[in-house]
Amino acid sequence: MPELPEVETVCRSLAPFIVGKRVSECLIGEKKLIKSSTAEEFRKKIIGRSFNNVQRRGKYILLLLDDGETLVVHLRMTGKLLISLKDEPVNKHTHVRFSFEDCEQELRYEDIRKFGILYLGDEAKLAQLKGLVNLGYEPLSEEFTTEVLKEILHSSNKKIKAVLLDQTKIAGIGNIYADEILFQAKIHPESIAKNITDEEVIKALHFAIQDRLREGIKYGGSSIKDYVNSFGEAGSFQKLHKVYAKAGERCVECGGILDKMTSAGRSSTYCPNCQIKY
DNA sequence: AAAACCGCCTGTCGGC
DNA sequence: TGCCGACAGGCGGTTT
Repeated sequence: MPELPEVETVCRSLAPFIVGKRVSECLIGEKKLIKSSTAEEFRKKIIGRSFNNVQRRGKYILLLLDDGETLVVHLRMTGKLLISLKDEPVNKHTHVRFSFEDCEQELRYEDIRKFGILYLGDEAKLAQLKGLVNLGYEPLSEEFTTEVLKEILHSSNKKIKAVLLDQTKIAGIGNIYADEILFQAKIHPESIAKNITDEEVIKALHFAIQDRLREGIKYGGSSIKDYVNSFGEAGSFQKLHKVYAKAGERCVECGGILDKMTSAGRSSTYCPNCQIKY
């Protein structure tokens, strides 16, 4: 499900609730989701800790604790972090529950497909979480300049779609935003990254990356099937999608028919007329 | 080096 | 209505 804008929206909705709360109990129904230790060790470690801060890195949610350790959550495809009343009935996809001192609400981790992960540890422990430590540039940070993007493109023989999805180069872009970004930048998904050398095209791609991600955040993310923020509210950016899941429909720019192909192992929808192959 | 493929899971949708 | 395969916001591992 969630890409950078959705994860950012979850973090923003979660932070005002969770910061300052102290964990009084942690019930783990699906032990395999805990990747840093056994479920019982995880439970013992988290009870008594309180949350100091909420951060996002790529698609990872970082919940900073008062002892210097961090609870890392990755939602993968169908994970959700939900603030629920304690007496709200759980469902069969509720796998982890955190309750807090003096609080009638609890935090639940739900996940239909159970691909998500929860990981608890200090700095040294987090260094073992390869997906997290190997993340590339934050696309909305100051460090991610047009020059940086130019260098990323120049040094890659891969297709541009694969490069955008490569979390070790740029962190947080997934299949929806990759398609929307490439449409906005008028670049064909199978273009070879290093062939994109025109300064104006690189500039357009850099703008499209930041613009689509920022708009995604502005509209609370894209809710295709499962995605909701921690209050259970859907986003609305899916209404503004121009290509994702729209194969066979008309291009909003040229009126041609949008095409679909498998590229870099993922489905890609694009306009064969507007998007140029480099 | 890159890409294809598979596995991890469950649910949904379209075709027959 | 039911069965069956294809496919889905991710990602890590293996094979080609």
